[in-house]
Amino acid sequence: MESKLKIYNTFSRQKEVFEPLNPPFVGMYVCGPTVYSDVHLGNCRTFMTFDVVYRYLLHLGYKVRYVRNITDVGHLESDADEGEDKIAKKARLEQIEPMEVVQRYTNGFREVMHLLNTLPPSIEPTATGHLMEQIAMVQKILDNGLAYEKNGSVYFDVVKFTQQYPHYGKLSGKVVDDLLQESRDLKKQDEKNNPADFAIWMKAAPEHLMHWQSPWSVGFPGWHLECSAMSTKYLGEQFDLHGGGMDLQFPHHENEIAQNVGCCGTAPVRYWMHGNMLTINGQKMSKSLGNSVLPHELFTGQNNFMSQPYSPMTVRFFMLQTHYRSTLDFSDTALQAAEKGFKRLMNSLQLLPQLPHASNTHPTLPDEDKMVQDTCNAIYEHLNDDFNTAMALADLFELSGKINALYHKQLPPDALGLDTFNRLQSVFPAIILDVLGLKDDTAAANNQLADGLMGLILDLRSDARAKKDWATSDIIRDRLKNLKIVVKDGKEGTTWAVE
RNA sequence: GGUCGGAUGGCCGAGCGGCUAGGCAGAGGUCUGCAAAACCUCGUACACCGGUUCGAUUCCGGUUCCGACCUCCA
Repeated sequence: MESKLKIYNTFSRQKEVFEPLNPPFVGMYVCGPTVYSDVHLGNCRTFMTFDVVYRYLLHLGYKVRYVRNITDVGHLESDADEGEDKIAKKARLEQIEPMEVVQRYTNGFREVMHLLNTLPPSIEPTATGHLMEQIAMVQKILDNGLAYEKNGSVYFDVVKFTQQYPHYGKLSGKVVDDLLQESRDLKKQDEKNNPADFAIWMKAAPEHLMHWQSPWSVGFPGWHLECSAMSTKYLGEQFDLHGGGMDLQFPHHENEIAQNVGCCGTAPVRYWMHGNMLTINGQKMSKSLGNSVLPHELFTGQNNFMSQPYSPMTVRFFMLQTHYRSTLDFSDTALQAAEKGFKRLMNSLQLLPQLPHASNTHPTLPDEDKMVQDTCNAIYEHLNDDFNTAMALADLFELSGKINALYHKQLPPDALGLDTFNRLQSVFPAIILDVLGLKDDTAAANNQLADGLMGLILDLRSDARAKKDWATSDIIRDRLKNLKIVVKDGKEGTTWAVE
């Protein structure tokens, strides 16, 4: 029977059957990047995780509105709501307009996302483009008595809020009393009634480059606010899915919930999903630790961690081999292994349309037939089990073996019944291309000229081989090898691939 | 210090109360002019100590180590 999609909900700490509020529509919000510097690989992992979520939901037939914001203001450099805005700081350092910073890194971000073959979101709203909505939300929270103004800044009153909404802290597993009794020596907390309170509007210091007029001061919105305002605007006061990296659970997402409840009285999100961190040498890869590798450094091989370049699709495949809720450690050897495995998968994908057609309705090898059917089912069961892409890939490799065996005549063409054969033809590419978002990104892929030239060369070589002219045949093979093209002789003729 | 999570074969990484993960590397075989590719077979791994159980890598308790969050990060 059809199994149902189950999603691990961070809020309840368990897998839950996914039931959208208004099927077939699904609202999905993912916290996007703060565009003050290049995206690093850890960011990419999160966005790739939710790209697969998005793709799978589409594959299942849902009409998904996928909103992923661009944070271009409000994200402060240091703790205690006191540091400089990250974008403003970058602008000051580089002596350019803040919006130039934003544009530059937004462009870079989109380029990397494109290389990694992630689908663009349905809406990609910016914080600066939604000042009105954010100011309105601040006002509403003030009206509801859950925030207070001090010297032109507005702070969310966590103490008061927790009295009305006992779930504060649940998402991130915090005990409210601990938060309230935070004894750490934070600088300049005097404006806040309580250290746990957080800014939703901040008065701009005179030297601040980014500021807007508001009822309270010329200033800028708090970091958490834009997600609340924009998710509400585009997905409604309550929506289905919200994703982000684990490190956003607290304080970002916890405060997002607080703002929504404080504004609209409703917990905004039905299913909270959090991707785990990427590590390198066992440590979290993060901008602040200075151990991050930029995507293009990985793609070009120009970095201190890897011995060779890795293509965007190799990286994508590598990441999908690990479940999104596990940490993933980046290493050179692991990537090398992934690169080979990925090529294997791509090779089968390429052979699939060339398989001899089975015209028989019934399989001559029922066990093989059943295995293919079972594995196709397993793919969906595994993806339905909280998007277990690692297991789905294992299933795909099982099918890959059958495809190769059929192609190389190690299984007879009529081994599978027609239904099974057709199912294999549709499921295998659909999962790889549509759901996992993988594609052959070698230089020769989809290059008609290369195909034509190689066809010519391999025909000449076949003639030589037919005449047992091994010298000519081997020269062709060796010269191609120097060009990193591998020639594979099989019973069905010769194929080639870029190394 | 508080909270939470993890420790799997040579490497990476799934998973589960008893039955094959998968990829990479390695061994043997089939095929092949040779090579490559492909296919078949193989290693019997689950940090340590107790407990529950007919049976635990999987559940419970403890120990050690590692990591994350608590403060900007996806």
